[in-house]
Amino acid sequence: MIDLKDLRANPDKYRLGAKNKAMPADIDGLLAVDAAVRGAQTQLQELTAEKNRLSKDIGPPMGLLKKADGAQKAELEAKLAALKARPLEIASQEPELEESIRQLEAGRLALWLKIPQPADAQALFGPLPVGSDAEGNQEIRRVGTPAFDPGKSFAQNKGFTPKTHLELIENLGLADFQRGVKMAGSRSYVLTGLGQRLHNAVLQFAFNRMCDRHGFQAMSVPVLVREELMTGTGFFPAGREQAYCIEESKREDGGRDLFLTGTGEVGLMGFHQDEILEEETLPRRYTTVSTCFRREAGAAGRDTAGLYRIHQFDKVEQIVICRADEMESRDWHQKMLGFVEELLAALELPYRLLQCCTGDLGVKNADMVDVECWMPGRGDLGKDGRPQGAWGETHSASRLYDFQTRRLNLRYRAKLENGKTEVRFCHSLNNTVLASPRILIPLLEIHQNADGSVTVPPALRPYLGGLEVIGRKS
RNA sequence: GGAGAGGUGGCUGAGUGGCCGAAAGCGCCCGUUUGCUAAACGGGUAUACGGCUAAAACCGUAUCGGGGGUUCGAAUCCCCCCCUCUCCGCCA
Repeated sequence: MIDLKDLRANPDKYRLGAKNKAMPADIDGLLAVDAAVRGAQTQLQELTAEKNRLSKDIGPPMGLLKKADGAQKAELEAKLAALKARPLEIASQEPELEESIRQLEAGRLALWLKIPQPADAQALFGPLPVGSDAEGNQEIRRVGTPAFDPGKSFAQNKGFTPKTHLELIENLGLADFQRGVKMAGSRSYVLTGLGQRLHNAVLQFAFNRMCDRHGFQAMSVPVLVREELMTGTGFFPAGREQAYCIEESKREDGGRDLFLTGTGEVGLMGFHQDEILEEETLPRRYTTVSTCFRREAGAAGRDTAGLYRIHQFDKVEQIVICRADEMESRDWHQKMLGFVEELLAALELPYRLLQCCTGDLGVKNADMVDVECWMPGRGDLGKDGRPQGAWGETHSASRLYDFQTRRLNLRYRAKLENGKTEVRFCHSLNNTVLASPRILIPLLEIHQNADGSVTVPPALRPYLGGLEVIGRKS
């Protein structure tokens, strides 16, 4: 949610911001409704103030009336009636004004929630490119591993033609798609045997790393949450179509609808909703591993095979809540991305960094950097009828200023230089640490061997009972 | 599921119709004094929105779990909802 005061002062900033993000935003409509809301509020407040003022004079004669009798009583009653006349008149006018304010405010909120956070001009890696969609994203750098140079083909790197993760999974018995679909419909799967163990291993590895090396607090989160939290974290209203809804309100005993979260970010950020944190307790660094649910609406037909685009997966997520300091916030963005780069190096996966353009940022981000891993079994088919390999998104690091905390009403008490304190909205950031099973795609494809086996990166072996190779009898 | 109790400021806790945005204590901040790793004393210490401002000060409105009602006026009376706790039952 953007700052309305700032919108009033700098409407053009938000007009341009929405235009660059290619999002509809009715700035003029919002400003008009906002002016109407404030006008009506002022009118009501002035009336109420008058009523309150006059009401103070009624108390004393009311006290006298209780003791009075006869002519004195009649006199007091007449006096009180006169005193009450104007307050009564005002009280009769208030409900109508209140109702119109309610309606105006509802209209204002609906428009308000749709105004996107303008993208920063200066992003993590230089100027933030303006573009309408992911096509406009800019590659920052490619990072290989000692064993794999992403500048060369898989065959050049390893001397044989790679299998796709689907082929590897089938040969090695790591997942069962047919039965997954039987039970839960398209885009469903069951990890089996070492597939599930590898999945658990890589999640645990990533989670432990965030806690042990980077000082993040381990958390569990609810994945079934109320609508306010989906709105508060910025996923609604725009992303409503992407979330599964549990329609408890439709039951006979009429509960409240709940939504399955698409990321642990929702629960981690919601933890401090409506709180005022003490400045010395910041930054808050939280990590969780949670199951994520996504409808993938609008993705019909895309990435239908394999583990790439699925309705349910698990993700280790990191979030940071820090002071409202742009430099500190930018610094965390860099650090959080660094944690991922270290992790991918440990997993020996080649990746590249993408500076996302305005059109790819989503409603809440001021800056976003994606990480893509090289997936040899992905992409267009070559002359030999085999996939040529492609980059596939595995991580996304976002910086949000106070857009999210404003909606969550998440603030902190800032100590000012003059000794006073001021309550401010925190800044928030989030980044994937690791999402699986998607990460299994590059993990299997990159580390596959010519004989169809897959070497387990040494970092993961402790989580697999020391297993070094999947699919080769030792 | 049954029975009962309760939700007041950062915390504890008073307050049953106007003098209550709210006593008192604790905590925190500032100052004074005595001095030594602290005590005493004095003062200050919620949030949001709106108005007026260059910005403050200031003024107004709202907020005592949430919503509605009664009233000229509600922390206080009435109704509905939410949440917490205790005991019993049931179950992981």
